[in-house]
Amino acid sequence: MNLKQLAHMLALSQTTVSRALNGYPEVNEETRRRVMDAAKRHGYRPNPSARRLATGKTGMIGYVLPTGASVDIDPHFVEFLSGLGDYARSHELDLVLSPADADDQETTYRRIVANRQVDAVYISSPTPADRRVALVNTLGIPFIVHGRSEGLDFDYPFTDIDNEGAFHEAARLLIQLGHRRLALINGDDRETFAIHRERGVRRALAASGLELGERHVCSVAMTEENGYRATRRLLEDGDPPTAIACSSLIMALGVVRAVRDLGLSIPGDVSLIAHDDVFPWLRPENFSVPLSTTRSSIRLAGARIAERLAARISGLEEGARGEVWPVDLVVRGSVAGAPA
Amino acid sequence: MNLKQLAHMLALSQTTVSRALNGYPEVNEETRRRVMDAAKRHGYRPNPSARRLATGKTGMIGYVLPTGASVDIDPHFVEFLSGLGDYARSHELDLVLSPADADDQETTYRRIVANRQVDAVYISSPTPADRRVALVNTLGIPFIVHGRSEGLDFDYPFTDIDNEGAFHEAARLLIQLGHRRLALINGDDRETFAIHRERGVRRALAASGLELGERHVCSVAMTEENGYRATRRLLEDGDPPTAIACSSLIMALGVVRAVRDLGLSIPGDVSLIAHDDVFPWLRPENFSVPLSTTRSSIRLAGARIAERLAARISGLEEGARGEVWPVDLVVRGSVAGAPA
DNA sequence: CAAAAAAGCCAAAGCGCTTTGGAAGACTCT
DNA sequence: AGAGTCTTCCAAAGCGCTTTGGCTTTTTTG
Repeated sequence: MNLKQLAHMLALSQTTVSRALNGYPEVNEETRRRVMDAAKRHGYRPNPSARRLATGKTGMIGYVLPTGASVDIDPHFVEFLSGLGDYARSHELDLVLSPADADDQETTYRRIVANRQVDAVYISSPTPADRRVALVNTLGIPFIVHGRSEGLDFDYPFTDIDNEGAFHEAARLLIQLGHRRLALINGDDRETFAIHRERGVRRALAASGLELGERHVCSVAMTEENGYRATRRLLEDGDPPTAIACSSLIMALGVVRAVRDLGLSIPGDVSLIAHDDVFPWLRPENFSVPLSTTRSSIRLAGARIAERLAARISGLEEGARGEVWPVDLVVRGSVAGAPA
Repeated sequence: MNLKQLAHMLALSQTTVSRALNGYPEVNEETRRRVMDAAKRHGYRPNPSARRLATGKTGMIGYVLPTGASVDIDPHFVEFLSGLGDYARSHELDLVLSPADADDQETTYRRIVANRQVDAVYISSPTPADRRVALVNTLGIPFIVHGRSEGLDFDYPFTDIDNEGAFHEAARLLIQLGHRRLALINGDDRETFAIHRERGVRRALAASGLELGERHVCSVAMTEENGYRATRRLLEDGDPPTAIACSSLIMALGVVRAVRDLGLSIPGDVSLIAHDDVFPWLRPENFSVPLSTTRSSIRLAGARIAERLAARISGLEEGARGEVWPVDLVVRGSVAGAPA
């Protein structure tokens, strides 16, 4: 059932039927009702390919997925996706993932924009002066950045959490508890979020005349194993920290294992605070010692970004507003006063 | 730069240019070369929307993503995606995720097929007599099932791993080590994979005249917390098992925590084997006691399914061949002889 | 060497929608 | 009543590609 048939059946022109269906004003309300009714009754759905060709609108949002044998997609991604999908569903938006060589995403961005394959894109895990953001900005497709870049010479719309504030608070708490030697087990410090977190910790330390020792900060891919290794290195060192801030729950698993392997305890020998993106399958309160966390649902962020993308597509949102969400600090059993 | 312009520039008809580009035989080889060359030089890329409208081919594969506030997308999904993306990239295939109400996926399947939004779809986590498989089969769109359904009255193409064989082997090993009371902490037993795993364990037990006690099998969502709870329940029971088979590494984290909380040890008091889908961020050899696993890379499965989908789209693969991959049993420190 | 076959190309008709530029009729004013 | 203004609808022109059917020109064949 296509427009032509429907129009013929109603003894109307395609123009009128199309307009009635798309809510244009120049059509009699009763006619519109008739059309709507017939469309529903016959299950008419406009062919998206045709509509795309005519309008350029696709009803899809895009994401360039970096791939490659040595590239691991972050497990955070799936939670983010849950949120995004949740919103997208209610608006009949689909998401298209365009796999790209991790070292050459530019080609793919250019392709999806040139081909008008999607109405908008989002960018995640931005780095300082992120080239993708610059590219997408000049290409002129609506977009939202999940996270922030820094050092770009233009503004852009983003939704981020207050990573600096979160880790500042976490560090401040530890300092108040008497800790003097903090360590930070961070994610890849080429990404802005990690830079912000380190900044937060440093700022809290500086406020008390303390520093983050050079060997007390490390930046690695967020796996259990890396958490373990980093912790061993920190604690077997000459000047071990009494408190650790950690950028992910998954790494925290490794931290806990390392502490135990060394015959130490949490929080007796070392306090621990980790960032929690709120995975349904791994919860900080269920660690052997319930974990204190800085908490922010990445799923909610996904939904919010879908919402903003939809708004930009339909022209409801414009400009370059960045929004920064506060992060909860949730204190549980894994922090205590510094050992004597 | 569109076809018309390119044709005009070459003083050829659109027909000829189109045919030259798409490899049709009725065009002189030298002409073809000229066209190809000019196309490349001017960066001509056919507009996909137009091509879609004319041919019905989209260059995309589809996946219906169940969403909803209470629906968690499996973290396995992201690993699968890595593999899929890896292959798709090299073939300029995009993946479109269509979010759907988890309780009504049928509407979405019908929509993407009726609208010809994708060239093929894949289905994951099938259940026995899976309605999605039946639906997609009658709708007549090319598809591959990741996993298997059972009890359908037609054949269909799938790629699955030998879940029954894997858990049969695992259980057999435990039995050989003298264990008599095995327990199975399984995934949701509405899904075929879980059913197959249970079947494998039961078959191994039966071969030695043993049984899987009713209270020694549980089927839950694969979270850390559920692994913990199940283990506590099992071990605090009157008739505790001496060995546990577990359907996921994430649950195994909970198992390990529970065993420790009870003051017991692995493998001294209880042996443990878990299934490992090969996540880069959580590896069985890095558990406090290195974990024995049944191992199968879900990422490889993703790549394989992309490959088969591509083959079906281009007509290279037909029929309903199902393939079943063997699973490795990797023995590490978490298994030992049954306690006296 | 003429007839038949093959090769190489083209014009034009879709694919199914949106949108431009009117046109016909109904209403409002003076 | 005639001029102007809405309201409501339509015919037709795209959007950029593929593909059908046919027309030349060249090659093959008996």
